[in-house]
Amino acid sequence: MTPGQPRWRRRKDARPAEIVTAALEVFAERGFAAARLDDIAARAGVSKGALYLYFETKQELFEAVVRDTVLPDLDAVEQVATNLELPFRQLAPMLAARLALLLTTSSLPAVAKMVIAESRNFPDLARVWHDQVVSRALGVLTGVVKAAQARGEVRPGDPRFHALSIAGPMLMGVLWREVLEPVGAEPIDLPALAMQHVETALVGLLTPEARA
Amino acid sequence: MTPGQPRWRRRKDARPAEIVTAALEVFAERGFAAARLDDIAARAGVSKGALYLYFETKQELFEAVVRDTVLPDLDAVEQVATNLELPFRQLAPMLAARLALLLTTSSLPAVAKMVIAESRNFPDLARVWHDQVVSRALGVLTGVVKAAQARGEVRPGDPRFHALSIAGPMLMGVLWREVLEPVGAEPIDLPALAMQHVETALVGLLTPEARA
Amino acid sequence: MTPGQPRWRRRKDARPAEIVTAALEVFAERGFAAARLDDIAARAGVSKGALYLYFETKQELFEAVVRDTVLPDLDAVEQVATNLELPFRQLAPMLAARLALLLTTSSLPAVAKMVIAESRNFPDLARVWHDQVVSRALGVLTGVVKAAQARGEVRPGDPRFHALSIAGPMLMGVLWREVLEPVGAEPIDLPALAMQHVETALVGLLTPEARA
Amino acid sequence: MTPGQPRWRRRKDARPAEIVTAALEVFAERGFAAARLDDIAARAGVSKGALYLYFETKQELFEAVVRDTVLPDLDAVEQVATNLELPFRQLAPMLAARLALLLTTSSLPAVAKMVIAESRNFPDLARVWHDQVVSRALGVLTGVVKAAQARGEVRPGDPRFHALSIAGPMLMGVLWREVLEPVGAEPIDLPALAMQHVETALVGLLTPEARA
DNA sequence: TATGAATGAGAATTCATTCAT
DNA sequence: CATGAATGAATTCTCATTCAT
Repeated sequence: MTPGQPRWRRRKDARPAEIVTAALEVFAERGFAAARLDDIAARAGVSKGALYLYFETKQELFEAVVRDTVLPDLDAVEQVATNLELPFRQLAPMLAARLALLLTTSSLPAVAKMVIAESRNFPDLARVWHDQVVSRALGVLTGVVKAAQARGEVRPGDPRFHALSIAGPMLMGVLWREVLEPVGAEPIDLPALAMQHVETALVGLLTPEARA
Repeated sequence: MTPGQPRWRRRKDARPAEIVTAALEVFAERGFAAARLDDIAARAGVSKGALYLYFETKQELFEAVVRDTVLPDLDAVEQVATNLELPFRQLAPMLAARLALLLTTSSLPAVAKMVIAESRNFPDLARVWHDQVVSRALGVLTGVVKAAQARGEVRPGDPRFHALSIAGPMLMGVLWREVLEPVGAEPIDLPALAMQHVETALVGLLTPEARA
Repeated sequence: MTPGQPRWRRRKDARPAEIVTAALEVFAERGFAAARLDDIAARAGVSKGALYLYFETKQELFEAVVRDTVLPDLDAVEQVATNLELPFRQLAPMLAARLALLLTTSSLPAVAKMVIAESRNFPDLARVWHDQVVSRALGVLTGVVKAAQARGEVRPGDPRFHALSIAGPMLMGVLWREVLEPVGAEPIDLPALAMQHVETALVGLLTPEARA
Repeated sequence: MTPGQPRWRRRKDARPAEIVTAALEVFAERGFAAARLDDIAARAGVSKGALYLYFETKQELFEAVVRDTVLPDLDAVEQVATNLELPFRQLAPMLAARLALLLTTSSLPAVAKMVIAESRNFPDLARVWHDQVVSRALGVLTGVVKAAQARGEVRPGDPRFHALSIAGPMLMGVLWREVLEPVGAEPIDLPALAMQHVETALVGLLTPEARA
């Protein structure tokens, strides 16, 4: 112990973030209503009362969790689509790989689950999720597709649907991971799925002979 | 109280189904923990106590909702894959159309949302959902893909991943509908998405010229 | 089956008594508040609604149980004290034997337990119990003692206390039976206790040498 | 609300005992099932929720009441039998006096009533009562009797029955007090009963002439 | 009479929120 | 700032009582 430099002082600024981290875990596990502030406080290593020094209500804490957790990942979401100049043939696998990485390393899947569960109870959050995450990510993808269509590299069709054709299976894989693997379902190798799927999306399932 | 209108009638046989229907609505809207039995009873047109004539606890009611709602759709899930003899080129759009129909007309999406939300609190239900619905549907698709691969109509690759490549975007569309449309997101035309996507999955996004 | 003589007809008059019998069991086991009319009805072999054809409320049924159960034993209580002409030395063992018999064969102990438990909630019943059972039985005993004192056979002293000296241990034995034996206490042989005790009460515990 | 009077104070240490005291009163009055936690909380001067800070369930509170109430009296129970060296002729009245004192000043009678009432619903408590109170007290008395028999001061016979011969009437008197006096029965002077009875138990009811 | 489905007031229990320390 | 005892509104669950059949 260094006198005059108590160790806990250092934590002061970190408290809110620690609480949000703990809250994310508990909310993701139990859902908003079933999560108990007692548990969150315990997991954050603070007293129940301390939560109220940083967040006015349980609801505000929940909203902070969604917003704060999503925030640092937004840059990554945007970064998914750089090197737009590459031919779609090369660009698409890169996008897929980055998306797979993002989905396996960030907390986005946990938040997604929470948003799916509570969209009716917290429409504001669903809106944030839509505007800041889904719309943005889909927008980037859609833009890439549109550009490729303009260059004649991608077949015509609603570019938003095309974007869903690319991203959909990976998102399914993420939900599989969150929901079904914990109860015993056979695990899915997300990067492998991403790679096989993007190739399928590019050239199709059919063999040349089967195309008619 | 309207005189001449009995406070209640004997509905022993119909009651459980009515209650389950009402409960599905409320659980899907609010989630398990936030759903109030008062609301369920009111929506079912019975008293709170009547719920307990048919279901021992709130939890048991919730489980009954998931099981009973999923049950009648299981046949439809299996029916999705008939006419297995058709060439994959013709079969795939039919499967997609049927899947899109199932997802837009059944209660499966609502149940899916509930299962996603409560998988940690009710692992048994997640298991039921996996075994009875997801595994079964994916199994049918995977089987179809495998057969087509054996006939040389579909490119090699993990048939389970191929199945996810086909079904994933439609499931995303369903979640979009359940979660984001109610808070103002631009609606998705699910059958149109299904049609465009299945074509994409069959022949790929790339134009002939862009293939290298 | 004798046509025209349906078997159940015979039961009509017996119903109230059957219900009271069933109710006595359940009330004695669970206590008034914890006893469920469902259980009583089931044990009586009737529907719950049928109880209300004979008794207006749960409380009234409880009161009927106490009154009706006590009633047929009252004669027996009085009979305990006949042959008042015998010398106390011979009379007392007879009284004790009769009392022991009454306490081991009647439902009085079960009712006693109920009255003890619910005296605050049902003061009327405690009063009935006091007036019809305790007072009467004690009165008979007290009278016998008084007469014997008048004849110089019994030492002076409050005859009511003397009566308690005689009856007390037997009543304790009954409670022991009701309360402690069911949870594993060593059983008490009530008639044996009665016999040894009455002798003790007559001649005392001390040996002649120990008297001083 | 009186301004300046805090709604509550920290009483962590004192609270459990205060609650148990209040609970004893209410349970003794109403019985376990009919006692309302609202009433207990009000009588303890705390909120309903506060009960749950110290006791997990109503049942646990009830058990704590029985255990905690009995505990401080156990020493007194053992103390009843000291001076074992005295001749039984002198010892017995002392024991009786002490027993009478214990029964009139402790909460044992109230607990006894509760145990009698709930022995079927809470067999564990009946067992505690038997092992810690009844068995112990009766054991002490039985030991004293046995010793006196060995010294030739007390007539032969089952010493446990002899112990009941001594204690029974006093216990009856206690129940009389608890159950019948509140509904108007003529009060019993317990110490007087104890004194007269112990003399009776020592030398018997019969006058010398009436002994045959 | 008899049934048992239905009711609804009541009670135990939980937990977000407050606030004396 | 931090704590955690205390609160009390809200919710699940029970069960005596009613009443259509």
